[in-house]
This record gives sequence, C-alpha cells and structure tokens, in this order.
Amino acid sequence: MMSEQKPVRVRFAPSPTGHLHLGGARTALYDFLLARQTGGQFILRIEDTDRKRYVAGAEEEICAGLRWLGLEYDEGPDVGGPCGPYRQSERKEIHQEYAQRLVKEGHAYYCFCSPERLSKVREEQQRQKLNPRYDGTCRNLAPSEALRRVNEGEPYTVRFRTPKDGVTRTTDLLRGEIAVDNSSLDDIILVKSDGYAVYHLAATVDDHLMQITHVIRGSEWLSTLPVHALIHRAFGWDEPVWVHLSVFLKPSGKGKMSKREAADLAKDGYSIFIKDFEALGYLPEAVNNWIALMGWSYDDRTEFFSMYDLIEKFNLEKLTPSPAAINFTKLDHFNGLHIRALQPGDLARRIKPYYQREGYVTDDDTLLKIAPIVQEHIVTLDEVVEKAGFFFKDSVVPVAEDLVAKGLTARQSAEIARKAYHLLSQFSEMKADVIEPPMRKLVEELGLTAGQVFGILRVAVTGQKVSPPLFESMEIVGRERVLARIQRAINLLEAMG
RNA sequence: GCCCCCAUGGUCUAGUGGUUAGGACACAGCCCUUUCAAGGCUAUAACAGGAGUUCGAAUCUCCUUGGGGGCACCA
Repeated sequence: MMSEQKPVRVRFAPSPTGHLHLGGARTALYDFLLARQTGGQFILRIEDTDRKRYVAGAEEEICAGLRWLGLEYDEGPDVGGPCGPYRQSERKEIHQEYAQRLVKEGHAYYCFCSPERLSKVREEQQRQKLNPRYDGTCRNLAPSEALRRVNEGEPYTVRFRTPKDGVTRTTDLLRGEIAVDNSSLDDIILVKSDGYAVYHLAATVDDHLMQITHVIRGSEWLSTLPVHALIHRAFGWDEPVWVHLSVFLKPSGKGKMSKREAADLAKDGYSIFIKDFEALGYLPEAVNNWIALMGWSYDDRTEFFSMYDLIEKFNLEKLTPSPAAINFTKLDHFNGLHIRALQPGDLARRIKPYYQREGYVTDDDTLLKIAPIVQEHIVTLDEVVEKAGFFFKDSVVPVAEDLVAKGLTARQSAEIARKAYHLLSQFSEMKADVIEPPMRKLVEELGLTAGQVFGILRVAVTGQKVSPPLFESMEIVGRERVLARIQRAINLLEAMG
C-alpha cells in the first residue's frame, strides 16, 4: 500500500488564543502523517487576524507542543518557507488585495453599517423568531457611491455577495456531498473595519496561495463550508479536498469538553492541554497513538502504533465522521505499552527529569540499572519517583508496622530479618541471581511463604510495601546500604516488642 | 428558532446486503506470582426506535429520538 499518492501540502492553522489541546493536536497529527507519508509538506500557519483575542505566548506554546509531539513542520512562522509570511496578521495587505478583486468583480461589496446597527437588527430578528442575517442594506449600493464613501474615509467592511437562490454543493471527504440552500447563507464579512481579513477570506486566500491540497480541520467549520466553497469559486480557484474531523466529547460521551470539565480532569491527573502531558508522565508516542485512534482506525485489531507505523499506515479513507469521547484510561494503557516498548537506555534517559524535578541527585549508571526493573511496573514516567525513589536515598524510614509480616508477630519478624541479615552479610556483593537461591532456601527452612519473608525485606530495604522486584532492587541499592537498612528494620521491630 | 452533521457494548472502534456482529480499554473471575504491575485464560456487554426497499438488512431510503456543530467586524 506504499502509495503512489501525490505529495500533499497540508496546514495546521490554529489561532494563538489559548492552549494547544487534544483536538488540535490530533488535527496536526493527521496533517503531519499525511505529509510524511506522501513526501509532501506540513505547514504551520498562525491565524491571528483578531488582534483583540491575541494571547501572548500562545504561539510559542503551540510550536513547543507540536515539537514535543514530534510533529515537525516544514514551513511556519519560526522556520520560514517559500509561502510566507506564515502569520496571517502579516498578510493583511495580501488579503485586502484579494478582497478588492472580489469587489471589482462583483462577488463582494463595501458595507458601511455600524456594529451597533447590526446588532440592533439582529436582536429585532431574533425577537421576531427570524433567522439572524444581514439585512442587505449595503448590498445594492451603487459601486460608484460605495467607492466615494470609502475614499471619503467612512469606516467600512467588505461583505461577500452570497447568491440569493439556488443550492451550493460541495464535498467533505468523510461525509460525501454537503448541500445547502443559498437562501440560508449570509453575506458574511470578509474584511473587518480595522482592515484585517476575517477567517473565511484569510484562510481561503492563504490556502490557495500556499497551494494547500487538503484542508483538515474541525467539524465546527462544516456549516461554513458552503461559503468557503463559494469564495473559492468566486476567485475561480479549485477547492482543496475538505476533511472535517469530528469533535472530541467529554469522557462520559455526553457533551463536549467544557472549562469546568477540564478543571475536574486536573484533579485526576489528566489534562486536555498538550503542555501538561509531559509533566504528567506521558510519552509523546503514547499521546500520538491514542489520539490517532480517536477518529481513525487501521483494521479490526491493530492498536499499537509507533510514529513510524502511523506514517506508513495512516489513511484518510478510514477516518470516521462521528464524535469521539476522550478516554483517559486508554491513554494510560497506551502509555504503559509504549514505556515497555522503549529501549532501557531510552527509558533511563526519560525518567531522569522526573527524579530531578523532585530534587533527587541521580547518576546515569544507576538510572540505567533501574530502567529495566521498573519498565513493566509503571504506567506514567513520573511514577518512577514514588516507586523507585529509594535507590537514590542514603537511608529509608519504614513504617514499623509495615515490617511485621502477615500472620507473624514483630518479634518473629525481627528474628527473620536477623537471619536474612546474617545470610546476606556473607556475600561480598548483592548479585540478584546469587542471593536469591539461598534466600529461597531460608524461606523453606523457616517454613514460611516467600511473601512473608520477602515482604519484611522489601519494606526494610525500600521503605515501601510496593517496590520493583526485591533482589534486583537490592543489587542496585548495594551491600552496605542493604545491610544497614535491614539492621535498622531489626531495631524498629525490636522496639515494637 | 433555523441550517448542517453524527448514531454498533460504559468508552474507542471493525463491519460497506447473507458474520456464531470481530478487536481494544474499563469492569469481574481464574491462572502465574516476593509486592505492584505485566502476561495468559474466562465472563458480562452493542447494531437508538419505527416504517420501508429486498428472498435477506448493523449495512440502502424515510421519519422519530438522542447527541454535536453553526447562525459575530472570533477563529
């Protein structure tokens, strides 16, 4: 199936008004996959024509988020490219030029209605249960008069002259033909009175100029799709392939993600913002794998995909149009799978920051030894600190009660610890495969279970009831610390009586 | 209110006229086991409802219901 597809040019076009979230990331992922698969280009374009909504730092966060996910773009505001600028605010004159062309050719007209009048008209229409729509006051102004008013400095906007009747048909890749009566369409504003183009014009012009072949975006654009098609046609341009992705719903599947919902998520250690995933211990490859499968599938059983797999196997044909509820437990599952798929050396490198974040002083040799023994015990990277922090501590402080083995007294537990201490102290090194057989023999001699004996030692050596495998852990902790920790445990048990 | 879109287990989905409706997550039980996991096995669980078309519908059509999106000088 290695395609003979033509190289695509696709763009991810977020507005810098907030955080990069899962929905955006998934759109960008699909863009990226398609571009890489076909040998085309993935472009980042910042849609910042609304200066009022501009959020400082948002663009940087988007770029950083895409890079963290591994979605390197070929052209964009901070990397340049042949179709720049890639920030729409810097393309104001270009947009105006094309708006003029539409006006000259009769596809658009100047409108001098004030926002105040417009909103009053709208309120009145709503009161009368009519559909809110521009009332057409300026639609039939004589071009010469309109031009005169423009030249006199009167504030104006440019509106698209939508056909009054007929039907506009266009095609969405996932849904087939989308047909709408032109009578239900509005004369949308193309250029605002501040001179900046509105999305509908800016995106259309830029997509054409940047030779975008596939427009992949959220389904919130579906209702304006006919207008976008009409604008393309007014310019005489071919339409790109339209791909409208379904939205993500909240985990319950009932309703879309809300601000409140997002806040609740944080309490459970989840987030919908890409900037948070690293700190929460997620791997970018897991996040990609997870969101790739929300709206796309490969076959009836394959679910684990590396980025390499995704690039090879992604296809637009298997996209689904129905909305998907975000399922964070599935993300946890994928994260576990991807952690286990890592080379231990890679895992060692990736867990390091989580230790350092908590103030641990680590060394790479030890990290390299820890990686393979925690690998199949953690689902998020940050867990490594609570599960395997004891490796980097001089000593641990067990809860005395935890040292008492199930079914035994403190006194008996102390006696077992003493015997283990005696046995272990005879070895010059704590090699796991060397000390395990005699330890098991000890268990047998004592007539106890492995769980009872090893449980005491686990708490003694790690300070925790839950830890990575005991003997491997003891090997890393090392002879001196192991013995010191067991001695301390003996003392604690004896103090209990 | 009007317009557009969507509809298979709790969730993500496979399925494009004939299948015992498949897989995954979650959940429950069992096995394995030095803890926690991981792994293995088993179980529970779905075609929203109603009309049609057809010898035969999860698959095609229509209606209803439910959900989502849009109706700005925001994107």
